[in-house]
Amino acid sequence: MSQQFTNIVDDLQWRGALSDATPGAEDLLINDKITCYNGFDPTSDTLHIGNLLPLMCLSRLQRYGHTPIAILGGGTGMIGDPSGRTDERSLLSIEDIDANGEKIRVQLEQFLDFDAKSNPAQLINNADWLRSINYLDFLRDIGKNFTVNTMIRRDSVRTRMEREGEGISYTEFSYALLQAYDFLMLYEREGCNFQSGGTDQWGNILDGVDLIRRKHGADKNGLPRAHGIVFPLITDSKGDKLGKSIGGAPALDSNKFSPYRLYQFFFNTDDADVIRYIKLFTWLEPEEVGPLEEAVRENPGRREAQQTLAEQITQIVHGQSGLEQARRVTRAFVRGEFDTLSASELDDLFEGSASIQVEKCDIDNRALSFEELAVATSLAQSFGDARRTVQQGGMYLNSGRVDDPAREITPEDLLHGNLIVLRRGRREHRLVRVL
RNA sequence: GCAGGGAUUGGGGAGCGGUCAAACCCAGCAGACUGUAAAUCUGCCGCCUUGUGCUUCGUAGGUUCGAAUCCUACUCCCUGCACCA
Repeated sequence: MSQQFTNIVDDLQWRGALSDATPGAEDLLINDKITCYNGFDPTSDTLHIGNLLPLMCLSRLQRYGHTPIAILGGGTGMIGDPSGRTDERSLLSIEDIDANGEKIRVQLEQFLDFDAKSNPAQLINNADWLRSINYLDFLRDIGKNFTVNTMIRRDSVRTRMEREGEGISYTEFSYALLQAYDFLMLYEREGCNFQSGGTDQWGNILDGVDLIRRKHGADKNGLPRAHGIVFPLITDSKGDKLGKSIGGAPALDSNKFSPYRLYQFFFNTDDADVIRYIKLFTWLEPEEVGPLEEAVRENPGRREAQQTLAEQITQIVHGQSGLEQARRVTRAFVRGEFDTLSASELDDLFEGSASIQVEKCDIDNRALSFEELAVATSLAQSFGDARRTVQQGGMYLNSGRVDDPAREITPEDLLHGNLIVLRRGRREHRLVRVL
């Protein structure tokens, strides 16, 4: 990488990615090689854009020569972090959590270099130690170091305790101890002396820092041996959590949220947010961001910054092929001309995105209507929905607008003999394969 | 525990025996406009085989020709009071 910044602290600060750090943390980040871990929640089988910032920061750390560790919360995931939750979680089964962990591992590899020579990233499942914990030992060795007085003062705990009739289970109450224990284990086993996380993790991180100090004392300068850095909570200019507007954070799994959709998601970033996002989520440096900033100001309609942001992120998350795919779909989408694409392009285009298969004989017999297909592809929620949308001129078959919901699908509608593209509005697409 | 109040279609919130698939607002969806934006405007916004159709108004029964609307029981929530401390 070009060395515009002399150290990672300047880098992170310029990006607005550093919200807080323990005293002495910055000095170590600049002058030493540290090992930093960040936890990832295995309660879902995919990471989402809310994980983008931690992932990028771990990746940046690695580029500056530090060693990143991604922790799969396979153990803590069985408990659930009360932070930011107003209700008690339901517990996942061990099998579910392990299966989710496997999928997340693949996604992590997109961001971290597990084969680096001097500072390879590591992926560790905290189930390795948490699931074999002996309760009595844990209470003696770890529990002794925490006072309930402090714990119940935590906002996350207090808000739950004040909710009458809801309460917080002992299980979740114990969460903070487990996360602190994680840090201690990683410190002892891997020499891991940093933990990163969102600001909501600040309290949990400090618990770990304190625990390590109690167990291992301070260093020779009287400073803590372990440190924490936290990232800001990312909200858009309206104050909404990133991704909230579309309901549920977009997943990094291309089957759940296609590269094209990810591209579109960021392409549609508000002018007021786009530069901030570029700094946080891409590798672009000041010399590249400056002109974009000016472009937003001088010529917002061209949306250069948005395009750059979308391309960079899609590239990072889904690789070059993912980006190519997103670009191709975008082109087709802008023109609405799917019949101009080749079979292989279409095929490739919709790879990983929602598609269904129908029998060739159904087409030949004209047994399928447009509305049936729209519902079958979940492009419409119901027949009524399909008809309404058709009436409003919002449904398209291949490149043309549909005016009759009951319109039969005929062999002439097939692109390249076996494909049909359905579209709703301007951006919802479905591919139908005919067998 | 006692006394009141309440649970309505994604959220908020009308309705209080038929004219209710249920006002209105928000969200959502489509169309126009536009910068694939925002704002605005228009339409839609339970389901279907579009019909004196079907399923919805906390749950289960009941009264009625007819109930979201009345009665009973149950569940949950809120507000006072008491109990506990």
